[in-house]
Amino acid sequence: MADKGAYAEGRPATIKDVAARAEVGIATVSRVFSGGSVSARTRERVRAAAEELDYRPSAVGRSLKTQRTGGIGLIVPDVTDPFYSDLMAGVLDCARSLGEHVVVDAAHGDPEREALIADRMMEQRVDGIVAVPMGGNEAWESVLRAGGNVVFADRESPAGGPAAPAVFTDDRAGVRSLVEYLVGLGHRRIAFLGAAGAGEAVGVREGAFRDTLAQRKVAIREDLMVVARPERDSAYAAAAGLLQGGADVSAVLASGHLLGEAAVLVARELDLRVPADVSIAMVGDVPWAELCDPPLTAVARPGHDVGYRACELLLRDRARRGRGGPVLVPTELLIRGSCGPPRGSRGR
Amino acid sequence: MADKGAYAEGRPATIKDVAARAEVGIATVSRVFSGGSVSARTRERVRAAAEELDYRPSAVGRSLKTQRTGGIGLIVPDVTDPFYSDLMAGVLDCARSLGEHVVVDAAHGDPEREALIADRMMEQRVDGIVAVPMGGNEAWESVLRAGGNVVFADRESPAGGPAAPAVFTDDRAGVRSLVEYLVGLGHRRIAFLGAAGAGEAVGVREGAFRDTLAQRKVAIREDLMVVARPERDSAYAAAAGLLQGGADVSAVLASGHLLGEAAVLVARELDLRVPADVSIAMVGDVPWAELCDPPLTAVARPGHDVGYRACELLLRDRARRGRGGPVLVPTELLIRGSCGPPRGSRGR
DNA sequence: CTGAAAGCGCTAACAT
DNA sequence: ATGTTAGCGCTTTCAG
Repeated sequence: MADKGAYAEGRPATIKDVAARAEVGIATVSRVFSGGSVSARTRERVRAAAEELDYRPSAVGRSLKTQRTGGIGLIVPDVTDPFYSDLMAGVLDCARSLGEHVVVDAAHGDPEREALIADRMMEQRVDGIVAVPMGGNEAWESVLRAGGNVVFADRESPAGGPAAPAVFTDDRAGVRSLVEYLVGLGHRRIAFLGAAGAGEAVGVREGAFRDTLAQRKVAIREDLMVVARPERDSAYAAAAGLLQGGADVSAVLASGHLLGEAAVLVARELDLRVPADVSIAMVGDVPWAELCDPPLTAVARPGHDVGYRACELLLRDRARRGRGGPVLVPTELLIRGSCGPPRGSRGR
Repeated sequence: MADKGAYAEGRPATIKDVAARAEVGIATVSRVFSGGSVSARTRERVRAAAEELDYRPSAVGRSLKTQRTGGIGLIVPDVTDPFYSDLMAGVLDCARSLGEHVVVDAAHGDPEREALIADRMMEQRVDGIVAVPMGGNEAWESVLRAGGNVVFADRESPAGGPAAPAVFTDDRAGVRSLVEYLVGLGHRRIAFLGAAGAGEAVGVREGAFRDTLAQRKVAIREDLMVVARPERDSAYAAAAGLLQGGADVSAVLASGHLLGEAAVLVARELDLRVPADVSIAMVGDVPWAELCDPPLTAVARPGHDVGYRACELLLRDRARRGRGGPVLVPTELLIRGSCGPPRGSRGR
């Protein structure tokens, strides 16, 4: 076989191998693959050589030269959570449309781990990071100082730090609409089932809950405000404590899908009929909400949109960032069958 | 301010900037960050300089030199599907423990898109790829030829091609145990609700279904073998067709969680009691299966394990790859409340 | 239109 | 222990 270049199988082909095989300079090969002007004849020769060698231009070589990797980082607490899955899908969709790839990692609610991941992504020289931050901003300040551009998703930028842009759902409005719906149904003894540790996000929901109740002149029952740790067991225990206590609760607003699940399970075990004995509603829609019997009324938080817009903000609107404050994505109240008038009300 | 090196803010600091500021050679800086021998005093000076500059060693520079990126690619059909979410979490866990990062993308069942993604990952020079392949092996052959190492997950290596190692769940055994359970309960008119287009995987399930029935001397009713397209609507229509036709079906085995969902919904709409009027079971466990009323009996397919082991196979056991054939991860039959003896049976 | 050469940030000899 | 230097694969002037 004619030896056009000493390329030997095993290691991926480089631009040099292709150049040698096509008997052109490496600059020409580069032009062929990054769109320079090359004569049709030469271009064909190069393509053929590349094909035979299974050549793929090395993104690392290119990145070193161009100082851009064409990749972004995505940090979520947990990839198996339906909301974050949706968010991830949104980021992926947007990134694809802008020709970037995505490095994903899960921090599992550990600020230290989150910082490590962010650091690593910075070393990777991603063009930007979309993060659902759990930690405070100490870690993120360092990233920001180093010139990293980051957009926070699903949470407001931690106060105090050099604010990064943020995209999140309008949970305040979501909870408000839900509470108003419940109050409108006649409920006065509404329990709030929240989770601790989720940072600011839950504070917002509880705040909106209290505010709306106050606005509607409904007394806030502190004994019906319970907060669980973010684990399944704790959620279950909290729900049990609430519902077992005697039928003083006419409705429960679960501030997350794990809490909602706990409420449904406990109600079923206690043989409480939903919504005849107790109404249940939750923040965060999930696939099983429709499969429940009865289907669960919920405030849908469009994770896909949040992810998409965060990515867009990161990549496309780099210029006008920070302007106009954080991006609020609207939620939607999905009224299904799990809420009704409280027992003993005059009905409708 | 004393001008230790002409570093100017804005662009990320390089090894040179740090070297200048610490007044050492660049090799020394490199040693500090990649574990060479450096005197404690010097090491400290370098650390300090790096800190002030927010220096992070560039992975792209390093990768170019070492020919390893320390990253792997993961290609799934859909990141929002619970099974693939689990699989992803498994890959992430394993990758983390081995110090690699993960580039994720979703192919959405489009072989062309899948090929594009794989190609891009090869350009990225990932150290390997874990893929849930939808396309045939044409695309993958090119990847393999170029020296890429790939492990298939959740599907057998496409026949004919240069086989890559594969890790998947033992669906054959899973379906068999489910069918045997159903037959043991007394069912003779069992419907199979499958989905087309999912490649080999579904074929295996249908095959196991038929084989087990034959083995147990139960006649296979071709009119009860229905196959839907992988969309929600089609699944729903198929389930409706099956259950409406008259109560000739005593149990339905849904070959996937979308199908199971459809079956549950249809049964509810038709006011069929589960399991009194009809038993329902499905392949693939999902969170909502426990929340159903009654909770759904299902064959759990451990996505996390599949992902973890695939990643391990890719990264750790590179040596003994191919030996011993594909890795089978066991499934588990989760008996819950959705299956009972058929109507009109003598009961227990 | 094409080739030669510099250099992106880093590591690994090799020299001191 | 530390500095010098030669590339890794690529893009991009700058000549021709």
